[in-house]
Amino acid sequence: MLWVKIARMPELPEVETIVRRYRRLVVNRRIVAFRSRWARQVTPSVARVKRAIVGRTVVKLSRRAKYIVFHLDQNGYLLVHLRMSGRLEWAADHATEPPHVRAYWDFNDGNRLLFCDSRKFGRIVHGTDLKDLTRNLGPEPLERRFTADCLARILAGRSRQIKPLLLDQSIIVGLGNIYADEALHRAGIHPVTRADRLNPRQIAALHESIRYILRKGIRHSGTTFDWIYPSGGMQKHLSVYGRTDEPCPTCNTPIEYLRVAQRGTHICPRCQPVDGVRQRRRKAASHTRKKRT
DNA sequence: TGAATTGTTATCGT
DNA sequence: AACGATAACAATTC
Repeated sequence: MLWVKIARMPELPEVETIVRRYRRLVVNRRIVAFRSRWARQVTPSVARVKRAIVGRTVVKLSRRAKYIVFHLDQNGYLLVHLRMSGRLEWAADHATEPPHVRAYWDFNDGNRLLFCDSRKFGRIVHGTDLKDLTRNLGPEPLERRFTADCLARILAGRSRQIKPLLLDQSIIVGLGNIYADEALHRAGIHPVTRADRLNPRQIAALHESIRYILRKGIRHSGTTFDWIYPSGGMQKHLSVYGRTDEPCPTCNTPIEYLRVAQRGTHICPRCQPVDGVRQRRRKAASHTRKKRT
């Protein structure tokens, strides 16, 4: 089902939702045990992470890009990246376990935080220097200081297609395939447009769209990522993602599916023309098109 | 069976 | 050198 498909790709709004949900559960709790059943996902090593975090208290839970960041009272930070299929679960009862548990943390209040990940793409990383751990990450699009001018500077002199640029976490963080498609649709920009060919009006629209769509995602608790606990509602508000052949909410033109830089991509061909110029006189254009075919 | 998914890394070309 | 494009890769599901 589409619903389940959508459920598997936490981007910024989903990670933010998770952080907000788990903050009150783990902050001020002491980690009394850590166990990994998939050593390859733990950096620098299971033994070293165990040594660094067991006995430590979580003093803060935050988000950086798509990472969940555990701030420890000593020994730095623990970062969890869910990648595609990762999930966190919270259990007081350790007898019944959800599927695909790859790692877990036991806290001093008797509760257990479980990291479930059917595809084993997720990562658990410990380090003492948060700056260093996140050195390859670009700016946070929802921070106040991320202005349209910042976006303009990022795009200036870049000849890459705008969509893969938006997905590049070293350029700007938080966007994945869903929200990149949605932001570009809202901004009326075709995903293959060269970044340095966007005019100031388009850059302003893209800046507004990125922030609008990410905030909307957070407001709806993300696009549903957990079909057992269906909290997220953003999937009901998507304009193009996963809606191939369905009518564009803006102009009713069928949504098209194409491949951009190896990624499945959804666009409205009328709202997002390749040349960047929106067509006017919608009815007339529609009439002409029908006549031609 | 192959396509799809994310983000990092390597590699090659300009 | 810096940038960009591309592919491989991790693993699994349908």
